[in-house]
Amino acid sequence: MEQMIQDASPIFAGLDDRARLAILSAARPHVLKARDVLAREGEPARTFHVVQLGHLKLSRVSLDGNEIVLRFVGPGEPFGGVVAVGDATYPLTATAAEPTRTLGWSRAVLEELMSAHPRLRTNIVSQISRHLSDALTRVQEVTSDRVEQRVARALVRLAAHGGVPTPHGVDIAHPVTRDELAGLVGTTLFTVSRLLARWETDGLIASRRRRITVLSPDRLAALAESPANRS
Amino acid sequence: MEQMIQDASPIFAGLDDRARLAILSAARPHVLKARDVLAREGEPARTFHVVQLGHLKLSRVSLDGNEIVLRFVGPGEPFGGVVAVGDATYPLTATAAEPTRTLGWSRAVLEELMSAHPRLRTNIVSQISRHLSDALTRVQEVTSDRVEQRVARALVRLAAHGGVPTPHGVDIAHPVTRDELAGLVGTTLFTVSRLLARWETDGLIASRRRRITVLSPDRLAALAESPANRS
DNA sequence: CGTCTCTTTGAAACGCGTCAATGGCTGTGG
DNA sequence: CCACAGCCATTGACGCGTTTCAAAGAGACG
Repeated sequence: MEQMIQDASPIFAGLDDRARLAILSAARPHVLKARDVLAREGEPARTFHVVQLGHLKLSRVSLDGNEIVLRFVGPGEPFGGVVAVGDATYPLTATAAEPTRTLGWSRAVLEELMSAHPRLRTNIVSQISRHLSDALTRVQEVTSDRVEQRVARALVRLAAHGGVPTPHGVDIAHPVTRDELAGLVGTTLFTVSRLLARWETDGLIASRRRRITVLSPDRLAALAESPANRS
Repeated sequence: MEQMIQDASPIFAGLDDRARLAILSAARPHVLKARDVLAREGEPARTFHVVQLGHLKLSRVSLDGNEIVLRFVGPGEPFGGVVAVGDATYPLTATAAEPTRTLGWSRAVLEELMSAHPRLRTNIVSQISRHLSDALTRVQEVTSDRVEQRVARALVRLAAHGGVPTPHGVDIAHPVTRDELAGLVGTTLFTVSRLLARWETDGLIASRRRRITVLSPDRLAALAESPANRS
């Protein structure tokens, strides 16, 4: 049953069951507690991972301690595609946002698997390319949108990407602090706190400590496109 | 002689002369006037290019007309690596910053060449991966550095990457407007103009219309690391 | 039950965008 | 060859969104 999760991974697109099985059986599982670091930016990239359970937070930390969050990686999603490229080091740091399990392939094993299943290489490279495009979009948004729009958009995306539907709205699947949300859009935790407070009184979202539920994705999406007419 | 330029291209790393010749002879030249558009963001990616002469400006334009510049591509450098990945569309727009010549390979031809010379594929993918890493750095810088630092860093990079040494300093190799510089670091042409004016009186740079010479890369680099102590 | 992490809220300062108006190159056409 | 028309650059004043700093409250975990 649990295997279903990995079968849905973009990494396995276009591969038949036999290939998937061969690839999966070559993996070594990794178990992480919340806040465990799976890989550190700049470190030699040795292992390619696919998340089985839980979430990884991908981030970069600058010298002055400022952390920017790039994205969260959930079940079925890969991390460490650079291993396939032959590049030497991870471009960012991966931390478990909650208790997390991954499947890992060493560089040598992965190389062998990619030779046997060329489509696997294609899929991984394709992911890298998509993330490049995403990063470009991020640069564009950070430089041309206001903080309010960016926070709204971040929430919409977090809800859409791995959100858990509930009777009232969509729960964001993993714990997120105000601070992380700030790092995700390039602002401070104070500004995020103020925005969320306002949106909560307006009924757009509900939030508990480290948990956020999006009640009205539509109205949030509207905010993401044009700043609020301050009421 | 001119072939030397392409021989130095990262695309040809690890390929012998025979392979290079085979690849080069399959190319079709493209000639662009200043401001000609080679490829548009979102357009189906059909052709992979290597610049022979001149410079391409890679940018994205948002709906409201705001342009962000990602980088400039000079002689020997590739554009359109996504063609190798099989992705459908260009992630950004390429415009000739000045009269420019490129060599182009169609998707089909490139696919064939990459099969014959696997190292070619590796090289292209490796470039994509490097650009991803660069883009992540950009995201980080835009969200945590001040405008002054970013402009200074942009100048240092433009000078280092394809700058032309002169008796007094380093000329930036291609025409850059204040507006483009603004798009490169995510600010307005006004702020850029003010900063350049100040740096010019301080003797850090010299500038003519659309041309900038970096006189003191060191002092600029210092500004990039910590904001100026306003004098 | 205490400690640590996460969150809230206020007040003040400031960087930078925005708007407006002017001035200087450049190359194109009469 | 000169003059006009664009394009590019400069400079000032103003306002606003955000950051910064400070202080205190609330939830979670051992």
